[in-house]
Amino acid sequence: MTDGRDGGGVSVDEILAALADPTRRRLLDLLAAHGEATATTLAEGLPVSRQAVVKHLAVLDTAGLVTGGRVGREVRYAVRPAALDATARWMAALATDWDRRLDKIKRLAEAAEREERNDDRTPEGNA
Amino acid sequence: MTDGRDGGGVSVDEILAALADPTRRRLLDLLAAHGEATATTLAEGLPVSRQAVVKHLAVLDTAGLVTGGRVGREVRYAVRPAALDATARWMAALATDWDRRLDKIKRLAEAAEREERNDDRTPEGNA
DNA sequence: CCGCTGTGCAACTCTAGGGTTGCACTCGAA
DNA sequence: TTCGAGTGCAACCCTAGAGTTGCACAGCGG
Repeated sequence: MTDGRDGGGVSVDEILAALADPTRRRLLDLLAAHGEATATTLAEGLPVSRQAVVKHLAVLDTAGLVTGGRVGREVRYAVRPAALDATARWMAALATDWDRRLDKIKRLAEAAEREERNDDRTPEGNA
Repeated sequence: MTDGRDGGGVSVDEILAALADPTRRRLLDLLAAHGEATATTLAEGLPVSRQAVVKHLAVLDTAGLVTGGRVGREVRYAVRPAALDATARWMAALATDWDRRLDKIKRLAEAAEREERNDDRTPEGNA
C-alpha cells in the first residue's frame, strides 16, 4: 500500500509527478475536451510553445495518462482514464488505511490512559 | 471538475504538489504508522535532516494532509485523511468524466463515418 | 539556576525540470 | 518535384524547491 503500480506497470510516483504540474493538468483537460489532438493544436490553446507541450505529453505518456498515435504525418494524442482511475483507487485505499490506523491509535491511547489510572490506584507493591 | 477544492478550502493543486514528492509520501507513511510523531523523530527514520522534514511537514500542513499540535516543547504531527480522501474522490470523478467523453467522441466519430459513406453514395447533385 | 534537548529562523547551495529557440527531417498535397 | 505544414532533436536559460548548515530561542529535568 506504500508504493503501488497499476496493471500497466506504471508507478503511482510517475502519475502523481505528472499530475502535479498545472500545465499538464490543463493539457489533460484540453485533451479530454477534444477527444483527440496534436501537440501543435494543443499548444495553440496554451500559453506555452509546442515544444513544451511535446515534453509534457511525453511525461503524460510515460505516466500512462495519454496515448500517442501516428496518423499520417501528425501524432494524435488521446486521454487514457485507466491510469487515473487506478491512482484514484490507490488514494482512496490509502485514505481508508489512514483512517483505520488513526482509529486504532486512538483506541490504544484511551486504553493506555485507563491503564495509567489503574496504576495510580494500585502502587508498585502489588503482586 | 477542472480545479476543485475540498471543504477546507485546500486546492487539489496543493495536495497533488505535496503528494508528488517521494520524501513527503515517505513522511506520510511514517506518520500513518506511528500515529503521531515530531519532526525530530521522523527525521531519524529518513535520510534527510530535521530541517528538511520540518519544511516538508509545513507543505503537508498547508495541503491539509497533516496537522501539527504542540505538546510541551515539542510539536506532534498526525496524518489527516480527509484531504486525501477528497482528492481521491476528485480523481475518480475526473476519470469517470474522461470515460464519458471518450465514449461520446467515439460515438460521434462512428456517426460521422456513416455520414461520410452516405455522401459517397449520394454525390452533391442531390436535392 | 544550569544544562540539555527540541524548535524556529535564515542564508546558502545545487539540481531537476519547465520553457524557449533554432534547425534538420518527413510526409502529403499541388 | 517542390513547397509547406508538422514533427523530432539538441542546446540552452532560469527559477522553484529539496536539502544543508549554523545559530538563537524556549522549556523541561536535574
